[in-house]
Amino acid sequence: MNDLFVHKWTAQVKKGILSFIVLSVLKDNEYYGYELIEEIKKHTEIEIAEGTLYPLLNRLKNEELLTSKWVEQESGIPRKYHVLTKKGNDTLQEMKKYWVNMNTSIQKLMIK
Amino acid sequence: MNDLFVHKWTAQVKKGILSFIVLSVLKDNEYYGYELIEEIKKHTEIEIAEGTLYPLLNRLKNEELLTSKWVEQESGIPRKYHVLTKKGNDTLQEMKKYWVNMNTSIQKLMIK
DNA sequence: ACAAAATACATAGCAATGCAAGGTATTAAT
DNA sequence: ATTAATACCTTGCATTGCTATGTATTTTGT
Repeated sequence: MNDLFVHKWTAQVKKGILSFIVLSVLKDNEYYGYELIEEIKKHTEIEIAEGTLYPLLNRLKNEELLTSKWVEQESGIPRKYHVLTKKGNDTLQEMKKYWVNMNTSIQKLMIK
Repeated sequence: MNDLFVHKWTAQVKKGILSFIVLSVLKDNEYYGYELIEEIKKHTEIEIAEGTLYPLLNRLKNEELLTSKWVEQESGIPRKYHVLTKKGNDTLQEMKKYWVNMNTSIQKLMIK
């Protein structure tokens, strides 16, 4: 069994998938960073590190796929909430098409 | 529509998926490089460049997931045939499990 | 006859991004 | 008082597809 190879491979898979997952989890929702980590873990069993998520959220924001706002708390650190833009939703639809097509191909490959 | 973003994104998706696809296409088969490009295109509609495939085949060989042999032709350039090793097959099973689990999660995300 | 395309394999530099590690700050738990 | 949890942030490293370029031989087009 090739643990190291598969571990590196899953990291590469995440490089492709994480932005797609983040946009999908945010669709019709508004989450702050730490909460998003919890949601992603709940929905996909992927454990995404903060050092991965925050730069990704910033990149998606720079691409105008989502917007962010700070919300003060009664006590404690302010939270940065994220929500998809129209552009984000549209881009997500494109990604879904690509994903479904790709996955159909791979399903066929696995069956044969 | 976010053409450039989606284009870059699909390149990142490929970084995760290509080794999986190559191993899947090679399962129970033996192909040479150029032929593999054709098979992958046929099965997935992905157009993989030679400059991508040959280094990938070499990496997979270095990981002992496949073996290669040169076969002289009646005429023309010798062909380098590739076939999965036992280790390659076992690793492919691990990758399939991961993929199925990941895809199930994403399907649920897309439905909601 | 010659040029272009196809076939077949190869290499290098660049761009993109998850990961690990480290950082700040505040509150809660021990 | 210390540690852990919560919440956000930054950086350098490792990995790999892509593009461009290269070699070689045969086939196809002009």
